[in-house]
Amino acid sequence: MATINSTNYPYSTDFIRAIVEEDNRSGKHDGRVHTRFPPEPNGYLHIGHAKSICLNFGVARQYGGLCNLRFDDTNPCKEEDEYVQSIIEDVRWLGFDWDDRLFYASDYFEQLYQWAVKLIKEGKAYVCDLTADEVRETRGTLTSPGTNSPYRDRPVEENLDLFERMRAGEFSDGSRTLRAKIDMAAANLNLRDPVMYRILHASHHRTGDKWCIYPTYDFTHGQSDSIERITHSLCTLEFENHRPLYDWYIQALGIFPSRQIEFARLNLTYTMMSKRRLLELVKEKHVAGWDDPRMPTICGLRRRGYTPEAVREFCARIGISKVDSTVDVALLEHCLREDLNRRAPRAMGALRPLKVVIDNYPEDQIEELDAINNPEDPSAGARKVPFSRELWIERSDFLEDPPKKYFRLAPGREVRLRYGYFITCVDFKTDPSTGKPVEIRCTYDPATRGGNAPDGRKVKGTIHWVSAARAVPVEVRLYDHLFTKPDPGDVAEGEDYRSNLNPNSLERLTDCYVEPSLRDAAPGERFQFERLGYFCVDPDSTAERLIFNRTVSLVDTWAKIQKKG
RNA sequence: UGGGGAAUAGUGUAACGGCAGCACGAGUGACUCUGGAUCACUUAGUCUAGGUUCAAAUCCUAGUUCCCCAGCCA
Repeated sequence: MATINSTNYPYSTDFIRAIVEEDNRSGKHDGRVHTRFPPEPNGYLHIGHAKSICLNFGVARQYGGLCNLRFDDTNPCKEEDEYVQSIIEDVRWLGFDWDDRLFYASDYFEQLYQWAVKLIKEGKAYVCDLTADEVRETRGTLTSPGTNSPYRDRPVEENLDLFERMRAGEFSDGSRTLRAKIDMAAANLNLRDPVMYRILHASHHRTGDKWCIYPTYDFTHGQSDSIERITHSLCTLEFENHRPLYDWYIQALGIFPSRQIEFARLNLTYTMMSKRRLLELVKEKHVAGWDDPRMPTICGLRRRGYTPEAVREFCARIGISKVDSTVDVALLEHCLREDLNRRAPRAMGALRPLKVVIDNYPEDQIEELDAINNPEDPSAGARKVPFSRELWIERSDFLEDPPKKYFRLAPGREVRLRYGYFITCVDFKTDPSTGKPVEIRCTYDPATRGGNAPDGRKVKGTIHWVSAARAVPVEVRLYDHLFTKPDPGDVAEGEDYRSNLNPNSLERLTDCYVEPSLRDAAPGERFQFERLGYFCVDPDSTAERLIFNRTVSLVDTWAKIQKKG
């Protein structure tokens, strides 16, 4: 049952691929596989959409089929071209392509209108003068049937005339609708004479003011799939109840039947995924924007430093099923580290710098030492890093009174400076007001140049460093989960997800130093800062001042040891 | 109290009447010029109760729990 997915790892086939394979075997569509990704352009794409994108484009690719990009733009009040553009950019960034098959449901408005007329003529649709409130009242409840609209049995000619005049703009918003004549007593509420058209005197992002009546999503989606001859229409679980309605329209119209298959949407721990709430986070300025690196949006992940490969690998690993589930965000981070470990060049930087002076190193000397760019990738080559008498190291790499198992610098201790020398701490100065160390005095062993001792002696610790003489001052932004709880919606009575916002999700460090090889790094470039994590250059950077986002930290075994006490 | 779905280690996902497996997480150890990476080992599961069968996660019956649906949103 193993198949090869887009990233060439074997995974077992999910239930949707099993259906596609069965259809191919039986010759249902002569082996043709055609899917589509159908976003509404009313917001930015997030990691949940990535799951759907990878599924739809992935299935098509895997079985030699096609996948369309189609905007389901049936609600002019919420949709904007800005969203269209961002969605196009994000799907491309994820690595998928739709050739010339970029469609819009609004392309089908005229056809949809003609189909509505056809249903009216066949007595299967009617113009209803009930208000929205009245429709609600007559719909019944979950347990009791609805009642027929008094306009249900309007003569065909009258319906035709009224519908035409709806289109012509003779009536005000909400004054009438076109409804399908199905069954007001149906147990499935979607079948209780659902609205097909509503009057909306609103400009549409593509059709402008051409229309003042708009088809509902339910009267559009299935037919759009049909027009595009989609074989497998993949969507999320909440549309399962709508499938009978789509099938009703398809059958009444006698058009190509796409098969809809529903799967569970993605939930992630410590993450909010609903578009509405993401919009709130942006509007209420809990984050800096849709592309804030803490957002689960595709543009947020991109700015954070995620790679499309990591996102695709994640989507391949979580699988597809119908079970409501919440994936551990640690899996996403694992996929990220796995990818970045392979490809990110290494560099050194001190985020919380502490001065080290090497007493026996010549005052004005600067040496160029050899450093490997990526131990996982020999083709990445090597670089020179300058070494001098004064250095910056990480504040956490020195402890005046080290606990057991602490391998780093401490009074009298010898450690290795990565690719540099062995140094021994001989003294340190503290800030009299805080008692914290501000300067470490060391001696170095000239024989250990490059990091090896000719006498074969070992040191337990290796720490990173930057030459103070050549350091580039930069800003670094550290990120943590946006929410403090695995389930952000887990709140006390009267509170909402906002009370679970993590006040420490962003930490800005403005006095960091990195090695000079990073001076000309471009926005979007990714690096591993040794022993610290993966970082990428933020687009807010200027020629004078680089800003790095921490994409994800390295696995920190020492932190775990400390935590256990 | 209606209809539609779903229940497998902490999490996600396989097994489609024939040895419950994989991944993440967690833990232990090895190795290491990143306390990174890598490697080895360990941990831990079929919602419940009956039934059919040589054999049940899988089939049957009854129950339990969870999710979705009462927009002129998608």
